[in-house]
Amino acid sequence: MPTMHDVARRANVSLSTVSYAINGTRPISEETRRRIFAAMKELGYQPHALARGLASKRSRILALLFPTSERGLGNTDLEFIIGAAEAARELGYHLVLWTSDVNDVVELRQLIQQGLVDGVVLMEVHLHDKRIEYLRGIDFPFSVIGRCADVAALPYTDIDFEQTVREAVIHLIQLGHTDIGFFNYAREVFEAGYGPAVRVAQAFERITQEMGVHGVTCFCHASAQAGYVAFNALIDEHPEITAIAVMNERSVPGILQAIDDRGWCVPEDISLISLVSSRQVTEMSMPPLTTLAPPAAELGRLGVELLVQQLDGRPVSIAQTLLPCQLVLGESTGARRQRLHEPSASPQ
Amino acid sequence: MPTMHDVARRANVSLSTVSYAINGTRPISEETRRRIFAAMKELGYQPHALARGLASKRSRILALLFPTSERGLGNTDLEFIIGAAEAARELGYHLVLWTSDVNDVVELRQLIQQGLVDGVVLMEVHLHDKRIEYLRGIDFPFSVIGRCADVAALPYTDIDFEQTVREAVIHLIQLGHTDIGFFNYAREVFEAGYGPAVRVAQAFERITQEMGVHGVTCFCHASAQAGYVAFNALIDEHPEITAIAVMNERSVPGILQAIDDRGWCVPEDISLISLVSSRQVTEMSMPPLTTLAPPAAELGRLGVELLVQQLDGRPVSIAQTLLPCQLVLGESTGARRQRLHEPSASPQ
DNA sequence: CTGTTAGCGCTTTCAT
DNA sequence: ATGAAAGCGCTAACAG
Repeated sequence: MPTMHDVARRANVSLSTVSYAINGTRPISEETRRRIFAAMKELGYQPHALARGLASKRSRILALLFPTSERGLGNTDLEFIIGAAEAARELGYHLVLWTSDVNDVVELRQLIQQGLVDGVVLMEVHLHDKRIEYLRGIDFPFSVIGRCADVAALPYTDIDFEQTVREAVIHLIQLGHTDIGFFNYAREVFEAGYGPAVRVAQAFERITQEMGVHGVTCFCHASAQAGYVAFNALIDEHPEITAIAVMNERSVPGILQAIDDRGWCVPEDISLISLVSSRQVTEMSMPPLTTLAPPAAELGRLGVELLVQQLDGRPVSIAQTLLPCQLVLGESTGARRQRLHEPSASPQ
Repeated sequence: MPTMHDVARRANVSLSTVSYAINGTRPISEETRRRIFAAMKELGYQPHALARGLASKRSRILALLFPTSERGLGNTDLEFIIGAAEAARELGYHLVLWTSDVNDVVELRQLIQQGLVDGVVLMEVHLHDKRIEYLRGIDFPFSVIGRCADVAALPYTDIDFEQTVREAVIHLIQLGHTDIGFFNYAREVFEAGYGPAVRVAQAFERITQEMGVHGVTCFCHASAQAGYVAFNALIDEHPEITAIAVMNERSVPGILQAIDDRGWCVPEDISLISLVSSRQVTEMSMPPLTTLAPPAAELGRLGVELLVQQLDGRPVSIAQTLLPCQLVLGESTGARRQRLHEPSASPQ
C-alpha cells in the first residue's frame, strides 16, 4: 500500500508538498501539482484515513445515534439511515452507526472520548433529552432529527407537521368532506409529550377550525385491533364522519376491516388518508392508501448536512429546517357521497 | 482530553507500561496495574481510537456494505443493520455503513485503501459477485450475509430456505391441506438466479413431492396488482387449491383482495402463509398473516461475528451457518374446509 | 516485571 | 512556491 512518501519520491517533491497539493492548503505550481497527481494515480494512492485523522485532529467520521429499544423502529427509520449515510459519503465523511439507549449519556461520552468521531447526529430525541444537554455542555458538534423542547440555537431538522395536516385536510375538503375524524397515537404517547403526536393534534384542531369543518379527534393504540375498536366507537358516536386521517399507520388494517365488516367500501363510503406513512407501507394496503409521505431520506440527509456545516466552519445561520410531507394519491380517498347502507352499530 | 502520557505520570510508570496494562499484552504486577487503572479512572481516560489504530494497524472498525438501489429496501433490512451494529459494539468494534452499488468494485477498493476498516460485511450478494472476487483476490477479510455460487471457503450466513419451506408445508399439511399453491418472485428474478428465489423454488418442489402433496408454483411480480391477477389465474386453473404459500410479500394485499372479491374468507375458504416476512409486515395485514419470520437481526449479528472471528485470528472452521425461520401463527391459516361458495372465474 | 525508543502516515509550523 | 522537521497518541520491538 503506497504512502505519501512514495508519491513524493515518484513526483520528485517533498512529502509536505504532496500533502499541500492534496489538501489544497497552500498554492502549488501547476507543473508540480500535475506531477504529484500523476504519481498518485500511477501508484493508486489513497490517503490513510487514520493517519490523516490523527494528525489533523479531524477524523471525518460522524456517528448516527439511534436508540434501538424505543417504540420499534419502523420502515421510515431505514430511510433516515440510508439518507444520512449517502449524504455523509457525498460530503466526504464516514458514518458509524451507534445503537444505544436514549438516555445513556455514559456510552455517548465514551464514544466521544475515543476521539473517533467529529460529531454526532441524534435521532428519536425526547423533549427533554439528556444527550442534548450533555453535548451542549461539552460543546461537542451535533445535530438533531426531530426536535426537543428547547430549540434555542438547536441545529435540527424535522417534519413540518403543520403543513402535513393542512394538506391532508385541504385534500379532504376539496373532495367535499366536512366531517373528518382524526386518529392520533395512544393517549399515553400524547401525554408523554411525544413531539409528533402533540404537534399533529394541535395542528388538526387549529386547521379544522380555521377551515370551518368539523373535526373529531380520537386516540388509538398502534395495532389493528385498537384501530378496529376505535373506528367503530368513533362512527357509532359520529355517523356523520365521511373521512378519516390517521397518524398511526399500525391501526389502519383494523380500520379497513371494520369498514369492510359494515359492508362499506373505501373510498365510496368513507375516505382514509394516512398522515406520515411511507409509500412502501401504504402500498401494502388494499386499496393503496392516500398518504402524506414523509421526506425520510431528506431528513437523514439534512441531519448530516447540518452537522457537516458546523464542522466545516460554515455559517450556520439557519440551522433549523422543517420539511414538508408529500401528498401521494392512493385509492383510499374520494369524493364524499351519500352512503348506500345506513351505518349500524354492530357490523353485519 | 487526557492521554496515555498523563495516565503514566499519574501512576508513576512509563507510558508503555500503561499501554501493556490496557492491552494485556504482557504481564504487569498487580500493584502496578491497580495504580494504572486508578489513574485512568480518575482522569476519565479513554484510549484514542485513531492513534491506537494507526500504531497497531488495526482500526477495530468494520464496514457494512449495503447496496441501496437494489430491489427496494425492505423492512427486514433495518433489522439486519441493527443486528450487525449491536454485535459489532459488543465485540468492541465500530460499524460504518457504506451504501454503494453491488458491482462497484472501484468504490470498495477506495474504501479499503483508506485503511479505515479491518474488514467488511457484504449484504445482498449476487451469485457471481464482483466484490467477492475482488476481496478474495487481495485477501482482505470479509464475510457475507447470503450466499454466492461458489461457497468454497466462503464465510457466510444465510437463511435456511429448505427448513423454511418444509416448516410451512408441514404446517399446512397438518391443517389438512393437500393442494398448495406457491407464489415465487417474478420469473425474471428467478431466472437471473436470485438466490432466495431459486432455493425456495427447488425446496418447494422437492418437499411437496416428498410429502406426497400437490404443489403448484407460479411466478408473480412484487406488487398488489400482480398478486391479484396471479391469484385469480391460479385458482381458475387449479380450483382444488386450498392453501397458498407466498414468497413475495408485496403481492399479498392483491391476493387478499382477490379472495375477498370472490366472497371468500381467510382462512375459512383459503389459507395463506407468508414465507420470509417479518412480523412487522404480517401484522399490517388483516387478518394478521401466519409467517415464517426470518431471523434478520441474528443474520446481521452473525455476519459480524464471522468477520470478527477471522480478524481476531480464531479458528474459522465452521464459518458457514444457515439460520431457520420461525413459524409465527397469525390468523391466515386454518383447517381445510369445504368451501361454501363455488369458485367463480370472474369475481362477483 | 518495567523502561526506552522507533515508528504508524499524515498535517502543519517554521524556514528558505 | 517548496522543504525540513516536529509532532498527533499510541503500539511494539528492543533492552534490561
